[in-house]
Amino acid sequence: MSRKTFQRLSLDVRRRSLMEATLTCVARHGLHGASVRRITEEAGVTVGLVRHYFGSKDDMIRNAYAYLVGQLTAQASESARAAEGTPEAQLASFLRANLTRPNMDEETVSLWATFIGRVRHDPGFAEIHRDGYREFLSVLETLIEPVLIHHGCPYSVAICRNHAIALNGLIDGLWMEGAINSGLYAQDILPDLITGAAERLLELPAGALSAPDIALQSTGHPINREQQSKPS
Amino acid sequence: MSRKTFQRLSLDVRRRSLMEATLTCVARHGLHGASVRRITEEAGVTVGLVRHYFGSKDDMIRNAYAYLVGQLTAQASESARAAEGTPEAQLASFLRANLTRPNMDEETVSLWATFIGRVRHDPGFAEIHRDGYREFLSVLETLIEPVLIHHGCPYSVAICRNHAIALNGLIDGLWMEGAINSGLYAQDILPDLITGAAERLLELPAGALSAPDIALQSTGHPINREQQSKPS
DNA sequence: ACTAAAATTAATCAATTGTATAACAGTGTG
DNA sequence: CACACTGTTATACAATTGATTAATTTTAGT
Repeated sequence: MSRKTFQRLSLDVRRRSLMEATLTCVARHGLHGASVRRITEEAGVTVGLVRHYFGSKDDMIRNAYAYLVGQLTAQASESARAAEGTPEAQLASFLRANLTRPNMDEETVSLWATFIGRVRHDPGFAEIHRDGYREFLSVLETLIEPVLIHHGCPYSVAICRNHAIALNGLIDGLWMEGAINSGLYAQDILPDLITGAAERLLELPAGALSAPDIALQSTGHPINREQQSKPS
Repeated sequence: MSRKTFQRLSLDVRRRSLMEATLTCVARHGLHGASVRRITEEAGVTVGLVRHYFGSKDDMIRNAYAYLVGQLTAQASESARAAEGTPEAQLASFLRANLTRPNMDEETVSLWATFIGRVRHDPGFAEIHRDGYREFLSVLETLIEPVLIHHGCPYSVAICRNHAIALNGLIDGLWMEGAINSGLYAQDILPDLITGAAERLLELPAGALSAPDIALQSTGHPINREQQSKPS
């Protein structure tokens, strides 16, 4: 009987491989069904490696969670950065990115929810969540600020922060319910829905986010305000 | 050695007791840590009863989830019904109720998230979630409609539904992040924050929801009002 | 009070869990 | 090309898991 042939991988590659297998298994079978054996099988290795690369299973799962959060915020920030243009275009792009693939993915949302459920009773998870949330809020504030200023809206740090909190809530809620979507409405209404909602939340003129630069206006919003002449 | 003395309870009482113990254990230890033994110990009975009252552990957990969702929507609807007054007051009361105790409870949110994480891969959970979500959306639409009409806002079934979807997203997101809250802001800002945000989302005049009848703007306390003097 | 039905306990089962350890094999270094 | 290093496999192990069954106790009906 011969042993399984294998390959020696670098620390980074193997760790990432194990974390991704962990995420896959947690998404598929939940935390209770994500056993060390299933995870290692998914990663194509044997159980011993868990101890070798992480202290324990719990340690591996915590690392996988941090890895996920990192990826999520990185993706979101990237969407914002990618949209070079007016502040409105950037904010709009960020909002839309959060409600379209690959960001709004059922598997990812399931994962996220599963981990969130552990935040309260696991200090390790709590810290990871807090950092991710702070980062997300910060990005949002950075995007909102110039838009408010550009439109001459009432502005202060507190106002900006409150807007970020509300907008973040809106994003999170729609992201979750939209991805899990129970077939109660079509998912593809969400990008337009959130840009419209954000306009009203921030009290921007209608169309400010749904048609910031080029005409990609597909919402049914009547444009009944003029107020387009603002010096850049 | 004598056996444990016990009491025969009615089917309803015992089942509820077991489901509540299940929720407690899932909240505390997660789905993976909520073993039959822990649950039955929490309920003060022995393991055999699970089979007697539910077919299996999974069955018991699904029932517990449905029980939780039922309680949640019932509580929320009740908050709305309790606030007799103008449509604005009812909507405001509903919104505030969702972001204050006992509705916004960290333990409950943890539970909810944990279960949501299973919706994708467990058809039983999916059905329970869908029904709960539909119910919640329906309540919201019912509350929004008269407010829109009363203020002469542009109104149609589609508009009303979109507002309900957005508002539901906002509630869910703030409810989650607020309850889990990572200390990044005080939780008690949320009731005022959401009424303000809802005013803008629905394009109501400022103060329409934050001061619908009497001035309860900045107090943050749900006012128990005895007399309804009705201003127009 | 007696009895029968049913609720509950207690004990047992095979399967699975996470962890630990020794043996092996691939890799780079001299 | 032999060597040592360590990534990796394979196996073992005690603990825990969910499920099952028989024995026992409570309760309701008469």
